[in-house]
Amino acid sequence: MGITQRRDRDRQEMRKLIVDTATQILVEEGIDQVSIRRIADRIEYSPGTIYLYFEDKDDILYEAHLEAFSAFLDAEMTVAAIPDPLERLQALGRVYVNFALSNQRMYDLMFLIPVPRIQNKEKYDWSVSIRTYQVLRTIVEECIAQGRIKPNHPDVVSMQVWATVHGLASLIIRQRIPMVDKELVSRMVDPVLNYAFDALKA
Amino acid sequence: MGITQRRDRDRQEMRKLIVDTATQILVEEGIDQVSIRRIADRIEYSPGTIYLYFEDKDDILYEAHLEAFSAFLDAEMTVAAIPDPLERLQALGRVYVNFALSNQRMYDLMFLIPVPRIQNKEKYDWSVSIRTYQVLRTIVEECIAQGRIKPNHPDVVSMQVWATVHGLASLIIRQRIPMVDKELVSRMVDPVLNYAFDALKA
DNA sequence: TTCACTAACTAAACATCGTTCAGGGTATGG
DNA sequence: CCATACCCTGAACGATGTTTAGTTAGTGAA
Repeated sequence: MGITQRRDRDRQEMRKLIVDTATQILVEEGIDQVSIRRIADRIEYSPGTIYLYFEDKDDILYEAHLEAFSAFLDAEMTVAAIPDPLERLQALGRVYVNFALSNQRMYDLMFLIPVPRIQNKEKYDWSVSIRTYQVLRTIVEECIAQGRIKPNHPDVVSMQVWATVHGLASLIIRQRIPMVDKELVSRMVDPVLNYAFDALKA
Repeated sequence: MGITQRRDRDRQEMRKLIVDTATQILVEEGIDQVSIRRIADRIEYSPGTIYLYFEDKDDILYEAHLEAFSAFLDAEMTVAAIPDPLERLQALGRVYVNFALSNQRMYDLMFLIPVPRIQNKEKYDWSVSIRTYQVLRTIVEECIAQGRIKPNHPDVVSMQVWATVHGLASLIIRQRIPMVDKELVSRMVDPVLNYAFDALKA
């Protein structure tokens, strides 16, 4: 009976190999360079083989996007040790933008393209995105409870903070900020975040 | 000599027909349904013909994205009549999010996908994007001059406002807001904008 | 009118993509 | 030793963007 278990293990390893290879190509060359055939080439299997392990390409990207969220969750956790909630909130904002700008291709997969399998309400697992949002929301709640920021429904405040950091990161990644050169744009990040968080203070 | 002029006119009309058809397919069925062959089908020409009028597909999308910016500029202008600069700023924010959510496929082309031809620094014309940004920046300057909002470099404030509205719109369009159903999400828009603008007040 | 020239257009082809499928191995278990 | 799973491949299908050889039609001069 060890055999079916080994088969299961082999199967999981193969799935991981495929997802990791897809992620590798994604990070190195961008999302539109990720193709079934290129993944197959790298792992030295035929394209058809991949379909023995995944329904379709979307399925692979979905798995990759879950891993990306997991890595992002780790990044979020680095602020947990900061005692002051307002400082923690600001740190989270910086960590967010920093993650997005340091892992632009990953952030692309997570937030900029239509997320894989999102149409499939049955199959899409919201738990990771909920967990990342909860990190933010919990800090916001603490800030409100301690009267450190202007009070409002915690979801409203959380959305406002999230919109700001996501908006900033995505405008930069998509190069939608006019005139100023890249150097100048990245020098704007800190002042904008400072201004945004200052405004929230009670 | 009227002939070369007629040829020029015909050429421009054909270009417009192609761009309009592309835009039509984009709005009706989304950006990944826009293909050279489908445009050719609709206007009843062969695919090859399109290449007599445009370098490549990117060129067509680039032209369509310029038109989208022009429409967006018109929407922005509707707030010009509001006398109070702070009210005007808030109205602009609402117009922005409203435009994005009412024209999601257009907004996709303008801000969510990698903008066509953006790599080609030579060929990319920044003037429309600069103009749209200037509308925001001018209002922000006036607000600062009148001491209506917390003072800072006008570009910093403008970026913060822009990031908020763009972030909010793009998170909604990309369905990245967890748990809450669509109905609930759209009910969050106004409170979030109100909270964000309240925070800016001096 | 006739001839050459130019511009507009098409059909077919190429490479690439996601995906499917018939067939060939290979290990497993009786 | 054989049958039954399973793993894998190569070729194929339809779709994509793009290029090109070749046809058609309008223009301007002889």
